[in-house]
Amino acid sequence: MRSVRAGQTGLVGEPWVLHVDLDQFIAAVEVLRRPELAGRAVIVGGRGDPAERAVVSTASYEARAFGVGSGMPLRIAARKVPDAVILPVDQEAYLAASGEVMSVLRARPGATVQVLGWDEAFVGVESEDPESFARDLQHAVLEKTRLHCSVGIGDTLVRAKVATTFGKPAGVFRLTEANWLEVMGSRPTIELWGVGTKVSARLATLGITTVADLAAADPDGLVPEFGPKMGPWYAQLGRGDGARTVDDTPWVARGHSRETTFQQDLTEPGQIDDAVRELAAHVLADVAAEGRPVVGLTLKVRYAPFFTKTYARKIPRTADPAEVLAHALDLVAKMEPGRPVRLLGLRAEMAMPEDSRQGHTPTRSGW
DNA sequence: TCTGGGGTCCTAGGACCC
DNA sequence: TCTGGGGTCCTAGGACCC
Repeated sequence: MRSVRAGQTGLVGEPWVLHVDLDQFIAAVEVLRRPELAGRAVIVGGRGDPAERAVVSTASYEARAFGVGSGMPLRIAARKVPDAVILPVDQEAYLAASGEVMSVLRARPGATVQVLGWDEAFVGVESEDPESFARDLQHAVLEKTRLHCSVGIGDTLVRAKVATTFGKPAGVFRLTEANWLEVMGSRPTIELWGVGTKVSARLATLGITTVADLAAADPDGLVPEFGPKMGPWYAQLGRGDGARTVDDTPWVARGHSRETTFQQDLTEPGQIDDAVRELAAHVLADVAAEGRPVVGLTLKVRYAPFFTKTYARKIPRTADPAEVLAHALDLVAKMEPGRPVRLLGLRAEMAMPEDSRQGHTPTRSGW
């Protein structure tokens, strides 16, 4: 592992955390291979058929102007933008493009790269002029992949991540302890990375509505509402504090899952068994690719648009697909008989490698 | 208007043990 | 008859992210 710890003084300059985020990544990849789509409203989602149950993965800026955003049902999006180009999700293409971008980042001199997702990564670097480093990086990405990205610069991972928002599109923005409250203090807590609608509402009941409020909150005072870990974590988030280390330790998956939303709800018992067998085949293929045994299973069932139940079970560690399938079918027996099923999901939890560290996980843990 | 799919981690409560 | 206190494991559900 190589790592760069921001806030320490090094020989080649200060350590910095950069957060690199590709601009409208999926739509941009689609436009690259179909140049005639440039300037048009492009919506990517599901199998590209607005008549099906599916949602928007990404919308181009032209489509966003009509009020279309990710997570919106494809049907609604199509109604809002009648002449939009609607495309199916092509994961392989995005994965390939993502790989090219990450290679460019890793090739930057002195860079430590921590991948967060298809379209974003932290880059640790020691530099006297992080803005110049960021601009060079943007030029390199554009030259090699024809994709634009925005860069946030920070003295912690959280500040770098939040800074990127102010750099979009294709810009650079720096956020440190020095200007954190000036920039973020008066903004609502929901703008923080890791605070969503539920938590911001619960904070509001405590009289905490802005980032400055949260920054001033007593960490222990949040424990009764949010628990021993999350309470202090939110207070830290309000200050923009947290980890300063960009860590390129390879990520180790905890599990793999597959979900299917049915175009028509399933009602026959036989259909459900068949669906679970198919999910299990996909999940087992992903697990087998890692060569690690399965130690737990979770079956997720959506019986109605808003009613989801999960059935979980630890299983004796096994790498035998037939055994895993048998346990999965056991979980089916817990389901409510005769109730129409709209979605089924199966997740397999894998044994963690004995001798390895946990590896990096792209979550709040440790940040 | 009606909500995907792939992930991670945290919390609460019950079971069980000493 | 009534019922401590600490610990661990498991299951279910919640919240968030991309």
